[in-house]
Amino acid sequence: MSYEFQRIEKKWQGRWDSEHAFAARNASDKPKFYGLIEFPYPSGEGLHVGHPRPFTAMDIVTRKRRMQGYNVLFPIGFDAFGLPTENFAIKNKIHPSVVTKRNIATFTSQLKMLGYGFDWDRVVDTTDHEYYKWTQWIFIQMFKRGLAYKASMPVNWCTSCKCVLANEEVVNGVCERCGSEVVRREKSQWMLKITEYAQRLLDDLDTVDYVERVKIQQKNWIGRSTGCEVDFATTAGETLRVFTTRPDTLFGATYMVISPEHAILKTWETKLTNLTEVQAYQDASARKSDFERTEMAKVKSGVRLSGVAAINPVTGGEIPIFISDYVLATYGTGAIMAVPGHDTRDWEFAKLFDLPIIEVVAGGDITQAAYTDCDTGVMVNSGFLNGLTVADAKVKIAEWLTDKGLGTEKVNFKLRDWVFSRQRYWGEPIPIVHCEHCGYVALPESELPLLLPDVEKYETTDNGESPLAAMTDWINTTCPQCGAPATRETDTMPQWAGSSWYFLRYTDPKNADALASRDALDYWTPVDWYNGGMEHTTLHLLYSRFWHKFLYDIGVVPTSEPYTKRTSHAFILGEDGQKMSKSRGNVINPNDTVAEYGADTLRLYIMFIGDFEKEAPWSTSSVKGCKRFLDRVWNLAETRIGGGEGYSATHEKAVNRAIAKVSSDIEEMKFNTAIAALMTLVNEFSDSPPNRGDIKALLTLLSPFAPHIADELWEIQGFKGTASLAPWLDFDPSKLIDDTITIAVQVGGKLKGTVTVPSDADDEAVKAAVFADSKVARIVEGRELKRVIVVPKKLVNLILG
RNA sequence: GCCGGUGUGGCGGAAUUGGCAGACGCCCGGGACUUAAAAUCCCGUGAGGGCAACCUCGUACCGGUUCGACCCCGGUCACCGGCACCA
Repeated sequence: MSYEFQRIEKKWQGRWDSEHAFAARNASDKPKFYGLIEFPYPSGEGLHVGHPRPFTAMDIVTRKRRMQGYNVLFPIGFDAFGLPTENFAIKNKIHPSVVTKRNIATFTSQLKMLGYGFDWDRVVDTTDHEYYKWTQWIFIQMFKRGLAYKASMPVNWCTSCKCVLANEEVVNGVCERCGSEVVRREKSQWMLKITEYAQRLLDDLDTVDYVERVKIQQKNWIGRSTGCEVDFATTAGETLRVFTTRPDTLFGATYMVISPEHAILKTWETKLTNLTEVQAYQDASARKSDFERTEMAKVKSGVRLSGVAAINPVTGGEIPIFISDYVLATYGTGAIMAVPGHDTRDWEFAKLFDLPIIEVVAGGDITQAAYTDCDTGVMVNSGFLNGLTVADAKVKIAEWLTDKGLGTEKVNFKLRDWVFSRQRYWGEPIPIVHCEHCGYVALPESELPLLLPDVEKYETTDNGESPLAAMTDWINTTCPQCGAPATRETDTMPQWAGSSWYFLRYTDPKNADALASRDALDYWTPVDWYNGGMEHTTLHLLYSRFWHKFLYDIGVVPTSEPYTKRTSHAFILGEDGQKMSKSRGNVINPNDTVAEYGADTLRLYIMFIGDFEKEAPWSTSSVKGCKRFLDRVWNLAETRIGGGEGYSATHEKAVNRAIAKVSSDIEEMKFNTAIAALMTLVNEFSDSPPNRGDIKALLTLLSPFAPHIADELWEIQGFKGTASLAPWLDFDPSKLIDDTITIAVQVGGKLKGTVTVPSDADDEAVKAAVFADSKVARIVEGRELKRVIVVPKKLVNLILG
């Protein structure tokens, strides 16, 4: 019999809603648990089948915590600023806020349709001015402390979106959103000084419980390297400073390379005898997009500076200087000492320009390739470093450089400051005005929120200015400091702004005086468990850690890390094993699955599909298996079973085993095996009818996974309260032990059969049972028994001669 | 190139971390019920061989350690994700 999921699911969703069944309390005697999912971007397409995987996972975890007696905060909100909405608005001539409201309504009904135990009283919307008031407030605090600054710099410019992108938004040289070409363009931008937090963002990874691959990815992204800055004298008079992680190889530095953007080139204009050639190379580099620069990476190019040379500080020899775009202006000092013997790139370049290659660490064959993996090598051709190991040479040369005033030890990071301006309409206005006398001035906090004005057109202007730039009456204002005429900043913030602190707002979402009260923050933060996608590891996750540390530094939040624990899910693929996409036509709409099988089935299937951390293809026929399982549960409990609420003697062990398995599997996010354990239990119940207590246990364990059917059957059975809020179960370890156990019997490591012995049998008794077995007797007969290995409760291995 | 991960039946995936490989589910085959079908229930289902009890092989590939290896070690291949001239 198929159960009436439509009626049941609607009934319970209505009841949970009207009773605010899962609302969190800001004060409670219970221990708190704050479970968080990444709030969705409310796109026009509605909920994607990718959403329910992490949502259901955390719903299961938080439902279990609630049943375990925690005061649980499991909130939901919408990250609603952003390009797709704006593009839709432009195309359809509808205000983005209208589009956003509509999309949020769709998402809300879909999320409710799936039965999530969110606290619907705490919904946050990043485009609500009561919310973005505080996003702006945080920006002003950063500005006041010098962490937000304006800089003219080459930025990534999307030719289609007509918009500046953060480095993180450029993927393989194209725009992450639209796939169009990204070129480099000089522009004045608001920047956030995330680099000032680089070391702390790295160090504090040791204090949090993140899955290892997230930590590794963040570490790589931050990219700390230690080395020295070394000053090279030049024949022109100026010194040229380089950064190197291999100061030990200084004797092997046979030339230098500076980036085409290096400032010293301007100084040397009169001294260069091949200035036109140099400038031609500079121009060519400037015109290249990042994509072209990386595409051409395989082939080195460059120009030797004529008329100027550098002096190697240890050898005293003159070495040539080149410009080449394989040296980046934005890392280190924008200049390097080239050691072709021990650096692959330098080796290639030296071969191309026929430059000397000197071996300074013995062990490789530098005529064939650069010898880079040489930590164990010994220094040669290196004067006072000869005979030292690489490690010792690094120490000695650093001392020598410091002593001579030629260099210092230095740490560099790959992490760059965060480009925080977008030339777009649908984002938080940056609350800054520009005054001719005072420069950039922050709005007084009393003037927040700075509302996004209504404009006629949402398109970026042709010269790449925000649509706000056309609003002269909005732009023109007075300086809050001196009262002189001033103009507003017309750029808006990137989408990452609102999502960098939303989890704080959930603790106190309606507070008008602060982003959240200190009491609420003290009580709820840090987030105990945050699950999200790997794709946010180097963007959202790092940004929000940065903002949180800043807020901690200015005394707003009580902890320096926002999230205690971070786990990550993988995507669900289409039935064809490919990534789901509209163009492939393999997208599964959760609405369809819910309509046909019900929300409980969808939840169950999505968790049963496979390892939570691995991608798994959708399978419509497997969905049916989960529906069948729920039908069988229904059939077991659709009429009230009489009797007491203890477990039956028949099922006592099975029930205890299921409690143990489901409890631990949820903690480890092994939802697939937890569900398998529930299926096994139901199979046993089908073989031999369960009593009232057995059913109660089943419904309790099922409740986090399939809450609607669990609550309905709970009510039919007349148990107290609801399954959703029933106490979680403990198991009795003594009930997990069987009276007899099956021991595997191996001969020479190969399985030959099994014997059954009492579970408390000692080794001798087990051996006796093995030798009493007729089959074993037959095999062993007439052969010498050399050794018997007994693994308690597992197996016996007989080694024959 | 560098960093991380994965490789197990026809399919999704299990395996208490060195101890009975394939739990659970899907698909498929057979049977019951039905006028029939669907649904449901029962049986079977890694491959090969044998009438049978049973035997042999089997966790990407090659080798090693071990009484015993999906698991540990060395090497190879394939796929996925991230970074990508970061000096």
